[in-house]
Amino acid sequence: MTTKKIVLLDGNSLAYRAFFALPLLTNDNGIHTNAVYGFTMMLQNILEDEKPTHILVAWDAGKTTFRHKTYGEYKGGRQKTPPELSEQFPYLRKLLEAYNIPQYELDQYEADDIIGTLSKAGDADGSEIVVISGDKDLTQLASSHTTVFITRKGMTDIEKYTPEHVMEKYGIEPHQIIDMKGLMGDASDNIPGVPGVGEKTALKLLIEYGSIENVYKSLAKITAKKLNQNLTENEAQAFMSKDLATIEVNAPITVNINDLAYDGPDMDQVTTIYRELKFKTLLEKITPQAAEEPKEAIEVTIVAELLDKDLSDEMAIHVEMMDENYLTAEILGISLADEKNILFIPLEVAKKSTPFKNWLQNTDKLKYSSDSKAASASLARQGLDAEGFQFDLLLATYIVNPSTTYTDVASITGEFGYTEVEQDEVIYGKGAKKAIPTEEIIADHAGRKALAIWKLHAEIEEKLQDNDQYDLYHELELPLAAILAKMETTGVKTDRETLLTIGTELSAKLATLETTIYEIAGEKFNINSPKQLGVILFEKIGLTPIKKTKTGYSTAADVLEKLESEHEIISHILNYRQLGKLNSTYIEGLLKEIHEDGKIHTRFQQALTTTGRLSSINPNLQNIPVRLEEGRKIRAAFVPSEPGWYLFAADYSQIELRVLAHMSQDEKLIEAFRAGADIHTKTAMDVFGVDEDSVTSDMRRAAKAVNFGIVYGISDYGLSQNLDITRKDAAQFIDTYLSSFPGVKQYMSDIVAEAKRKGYVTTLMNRRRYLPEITSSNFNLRSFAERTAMNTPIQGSAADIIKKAMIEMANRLEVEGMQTRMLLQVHDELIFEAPQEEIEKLKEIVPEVMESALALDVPLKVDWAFGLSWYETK
DNA sequence: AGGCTCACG
DNA sequence: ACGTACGTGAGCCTC
Repeated sequence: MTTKKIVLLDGNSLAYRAFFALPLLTNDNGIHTNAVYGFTMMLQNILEDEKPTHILVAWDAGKTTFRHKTYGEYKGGRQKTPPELSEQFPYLRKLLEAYNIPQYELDQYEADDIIGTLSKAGDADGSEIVVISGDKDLTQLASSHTTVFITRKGMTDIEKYTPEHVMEKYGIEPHQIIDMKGLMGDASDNIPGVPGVGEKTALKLLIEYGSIENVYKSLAKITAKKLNQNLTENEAQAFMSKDLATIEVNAPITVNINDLAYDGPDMDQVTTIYRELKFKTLLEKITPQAAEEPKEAIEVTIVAELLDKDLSDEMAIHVEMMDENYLTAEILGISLADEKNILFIPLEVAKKSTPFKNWLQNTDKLKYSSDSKAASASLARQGLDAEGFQFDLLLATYIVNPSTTYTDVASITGEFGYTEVEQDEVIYGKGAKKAIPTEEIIADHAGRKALAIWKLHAEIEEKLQDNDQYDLYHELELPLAAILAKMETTGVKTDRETLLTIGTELSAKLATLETTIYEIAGEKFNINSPKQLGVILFEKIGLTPIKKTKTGYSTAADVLEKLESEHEIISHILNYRQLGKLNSTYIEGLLKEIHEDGKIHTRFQQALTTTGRLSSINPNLQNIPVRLEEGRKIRAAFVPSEPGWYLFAADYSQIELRVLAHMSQDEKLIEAFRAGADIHTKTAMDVFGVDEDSVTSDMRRAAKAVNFGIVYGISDYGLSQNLDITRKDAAQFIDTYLSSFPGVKQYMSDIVAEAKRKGYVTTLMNRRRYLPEITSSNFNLRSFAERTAMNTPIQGSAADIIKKAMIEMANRLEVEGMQTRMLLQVHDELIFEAPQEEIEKLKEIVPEVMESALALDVPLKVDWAFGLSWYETK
């Protein structure tokens, strides 16, 4: 007969070990995975190294065990299992099922006892046994047939306890481990032992006397007075402790060795779970075939001439480019896919093909795209008008979970377990090695992308339906993508001369400031280096550092402002910083971004922020200076692109606080907005308990800060920093505010509770953000998630509203047959360019459309202005 | 590549 | 006891 190789794992102990050994990993679905990950890594190694014929994972069953009858305090004082770990147990169980690994638990017994009983049985029939745990107590089971593996620091680092190793390490036999525990106790299990006896003393006694029983028989020989006294006084406790530490090897288990036979995992199930948990490295490890296997060959037809019959009513479409900036990148070709065909259309063929152009602009021909905004904007540059986008992979997956960071087709589809698309890097190379491959390779790559979209769209659309987010996706984000593509393509005319003039002035001022600063400092240094500046200010000049950063002294503006009265250099540095920022980011930065058409074409990222806002890149036109006059002048460079035209800007007044009023249903807040009150003044009246005429500008400023704080998810610390007051005063402020606006107070606690219950929060249009850390036992992580729970519905709903307004505004301009063009969105503001004769109409329709975008229980209010540059729209 | 700083809503 | 206000992007410095 062949010898069995039996592996017995202590499930709870290993899960705990993994949990505390690894950082608290969270996957995109908000599930903590570190314990499952560590456990699985360890398991995988064991399966490979030990090749067991039989295997079992034993679990502790419930709270009480037979040991509690002996000693009620057994395992007392233990921290409650962190929720981040508890939530992982179901996944562990599922994973083990997929591995076809039997699991067993027994009421009133611990995993140790199950393992002990089975190892004894296995020992008896001569099998080779490996016991694996994170708990050294189990080393008592080591024998000629049984090796005990104890995990060290990481999960894969293992210490193997044979009887020889136990002897070598402790100088005792495995069966004496319980005597050792009896004497020294075990804090983690709350086993008392004998006071004053630690590992050293316990081992000394055991090496000399062999067992607790013999220690007590020889008590007279123990001359150390204190030790003798402790032993004498705690005899019963010592025996009880030994008893508690003794693993039961005759537990009434209902499994036998034969039940543990192991035939290997169900790879399909394992793969599914790995995917669900996003275990990338493990996926590759267990399915090296899948990772390394050449992709399944596909047949892509490179078309020389496109015919009507090639183009069907529904097709996936992907515009292949090598660079991510689709506003400047060269189009390498267009791929199409449906049930029957995969086509690759070289750009020149596409541009000449009437059937293709007709199909492309036909809204009845439904297009399933990877990124419809990139597709339509890039095609528009080639004079190709694309309409009828029915699916957008990027947007759809963003709506399902805005926290996901993937933006490329290979990664996104990979998340759905589809691995037939190569990473762009593999095809094009990176860095200096980046190069255009052959047309065949491009066609294959682009074809795979189209095919992936074709195969996956239904599954993703179903997710959107399940989440009740299909409308948000299909009626809001998808139409918005087309509008944004137009805005990006249109661009904003930017006057180079204006920027250059401001730049020259700035450079002169900077040069003067630089000289002054060097003179005062007594040496030249890099003012832009926080490190060098820190040395000058806090070491050479000897100013008192107020705040530290990870790497040294903080020299941030709020710190320097506090030091302004201490030394004349500070104001010059602040000034230098401010002007330097304007010069490098806004003058030099923007000049580099002006295209040949004299315009700046930003790109709006529609699938990036976690709240639903847009972001703007290359360059960012959402952070052009406005607060300080010197910076605001930059806005004079943004001008209409046609002679006789104007820029028209409209912004929502207090949209976030209005959203808060609506969502919280706070009566006073609603009433204030309905009455058209100045909300910060009104807040000041309530918080300070004064009438309107008595509100000072400082009171209003403080009230404004509180209102901002409320929107951000208030914290006393944050408010105290902002207002430069004590935390106590800030807390008092918040308290007063929340008693004044009880509806807001209720809303804030409700939304946090809801986030805890559901794991996510939603906006007015059902945008969703998952907040897994809201149940964290880590104060910082949890607090952050709580503030996010308060902020995201507000910021996100405001984003929903302006997005809807943009769609309705675009429609309205079209219906009215106007020439006005939408250019920019800056979170609560829309900027248009318009011929002079349309301005009157805009004054009417822009507020009308924006204010009625979504009906709230408070009115929305829009302010507008127009002028010959962005600077003048104030 | 990551940290710091600072521009915006 | 914990030590941050929410959401972004870009330039510069440092390693």
